[in-house]
Amino acid sequence: MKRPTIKDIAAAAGVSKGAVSLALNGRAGVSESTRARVLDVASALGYRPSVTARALSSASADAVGLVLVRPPRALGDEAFFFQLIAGMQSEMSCALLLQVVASREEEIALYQRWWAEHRVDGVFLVDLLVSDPRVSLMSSLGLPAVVVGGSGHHGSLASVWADDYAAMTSVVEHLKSLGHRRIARVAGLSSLLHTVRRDAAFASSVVDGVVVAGDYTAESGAAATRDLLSGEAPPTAIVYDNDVMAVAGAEVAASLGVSVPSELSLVAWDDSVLCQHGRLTALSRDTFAFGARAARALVSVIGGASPTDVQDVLPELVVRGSSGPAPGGSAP
Amino acid sequence: MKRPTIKDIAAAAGVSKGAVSLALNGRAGVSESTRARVLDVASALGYRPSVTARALSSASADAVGLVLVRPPRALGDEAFFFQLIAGMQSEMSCALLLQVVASREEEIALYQRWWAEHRVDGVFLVDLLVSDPRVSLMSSLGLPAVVVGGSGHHGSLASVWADDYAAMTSVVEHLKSLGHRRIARVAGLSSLLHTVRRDAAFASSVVDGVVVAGDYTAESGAAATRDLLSGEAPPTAIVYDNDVMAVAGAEVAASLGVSVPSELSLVAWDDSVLCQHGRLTALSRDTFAFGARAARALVSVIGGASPTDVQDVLPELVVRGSSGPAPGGSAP
DNA sequence: GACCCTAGCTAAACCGGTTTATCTCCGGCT
DNA sequence: AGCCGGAGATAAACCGGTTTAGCTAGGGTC
Repeated sequence: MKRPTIKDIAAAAGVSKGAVSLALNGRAGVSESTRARVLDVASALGYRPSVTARALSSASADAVGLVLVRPPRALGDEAFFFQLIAGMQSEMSCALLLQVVASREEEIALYQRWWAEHRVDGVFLVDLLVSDPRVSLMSSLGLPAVVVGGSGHHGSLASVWADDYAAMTSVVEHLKSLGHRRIARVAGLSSLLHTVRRDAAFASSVVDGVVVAGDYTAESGAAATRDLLSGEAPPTAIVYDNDVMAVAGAEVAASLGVSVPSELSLVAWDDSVLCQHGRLTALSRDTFAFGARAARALVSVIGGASPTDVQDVLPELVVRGSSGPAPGGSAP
Repeated sequence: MKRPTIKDIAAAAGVSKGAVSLALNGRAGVSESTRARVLDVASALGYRPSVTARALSSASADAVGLVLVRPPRALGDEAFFFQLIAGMQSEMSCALLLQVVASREEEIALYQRWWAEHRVDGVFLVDLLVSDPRVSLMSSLGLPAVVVGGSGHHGSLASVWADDYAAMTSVVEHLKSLGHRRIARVAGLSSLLHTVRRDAAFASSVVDGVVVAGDYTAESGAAATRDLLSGEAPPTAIVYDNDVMAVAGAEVAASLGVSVPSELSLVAWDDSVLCQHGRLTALSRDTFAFGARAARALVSVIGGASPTDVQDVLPELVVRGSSGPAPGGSAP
């Protein structure tokens, strides 16, 4: 089964290759009657232009790229990215090139390769680092890119972000209003920009806060929680940087006989089925819509628009059974 | 920043384009000294062949495709696919083109398009239907494909599958050995081949089984469970076709005051964090490894190997707190 | 020394598009 | 009538590779 090429269309319609190209792309240079004839022939033959050939003439690759740096097996639990990807797809007509790599170095090499190979028209940058080499790489390559989930403006790149600072503040305020004073935080990877932002917000709104580092796995969430609860002045509330660690923390609390929420309040960052079933109070954001917004931004940058920063709506705190008034204290 | 092309290499090395191509691809026709010189120049200039141009000369597209048919928002909860994708990536050096579409028609159109556009070297087919039009489409297009999670052999395509029949039988046997007789099943979409296989296995090993249709969502799992438990002869055990429905079912049971596992045993198909935290007995399979196996199969088919059927290891039943001896009865 | 063979390379065609230069009409204007 | 302009089409170059046909020089054979 041989697919028809532009040459076949030209022959069948009795015109030249060039005329066919002009006709199909709706450009001036052919008469309306010829255009109509060409379109007829093309659809009759089931013609589809080869992206490959088209990309060669320095046109578009009709694809965008996303690289995730993860230990491969850990990926499955991260509903966040799948939601994000689904949202991106909803706003893109082109395909998404997805690759999971194990290190930052590979990631950078991959971007360069995709660019050199003319494989993508643009890329999404996720998991932004504190001082991220990718930002300047993109500018130097001239590869359209959108920073997803950074913190505001990044070099000359477009950006779609949520205000982690304000979000963290709102969580802490909620806990404070419930009478909590000793609030702890189980943070995510400290190399990530949003972790730093949340740390800063946490530090500035909690007087006597404790921060324990985690890495988003259930194990680290459990370990951190155990440490916190076995200290001499255990916190009355813990804020986790993701859902997996929070759920693990809830289990540790249960196993230690610490009852939630009467003795301990728990809040998760990023809502999910996991939180819903664990009846965990969670900071919920519409990740799907977030992805869609990112895709729109990338599409417009690729289209030549000047990069803009789009701020996502503030995440909303969904209060469930895991948070309540501070124990013993006199709630205001 | 202009990337170097084969012409630049040729000029720098003082040879022709053709010679450079031969040298870089390790083919005969150039002397070893010339080859070495060309390679030196190429690496010095940071040369990377354009996949685009290469694909044009009817070589490979260096990418494989995967199309998922889902209502976009539903995707985030399906850890299964993310695991699968991660596993695939681990065994592929090429990129994965991923697209989520809403209907089977779009899916078929997309495969045809990718093929016509020379975009992929091969594709994965998931969610196989009872009589799936994609199977013959692939043969007629001549597009290398691997059926992932079908049931054995499919036309002339390679296949990587797990024995759902045997797996279901093993689950039922486990429940029977605990003394259960009235066993119910909350099935997945009846259009899917594996649902039919599981139905058949269930029907043949359970004497008085009830099957309720579900669609993998928490809502359908909850509704099905409510129906089952409010009947006149409620089952003592329920087997769910995925983790989300099972967890939802567990909640319904709790809300109805039916205690698990003393009054009701629950088993989920496909293990996940959700099951682990819900302490649900689950049929666990290594989805990551499954994806890796599928990728290997596709790579070899693309490489020209004749399609083979690879059977995955039998899923293993992980017994947790949600299953136990049948109530009242005399367990053997 | 004439002949042939082959290693090593170049030139050119080709893949399937886009784009530009060119060519040919045809109509309008002076 | 002569000139100009523009619409409509074509031929050809180009993108960056691969592949094939053809050329040349050198060595071996008789």
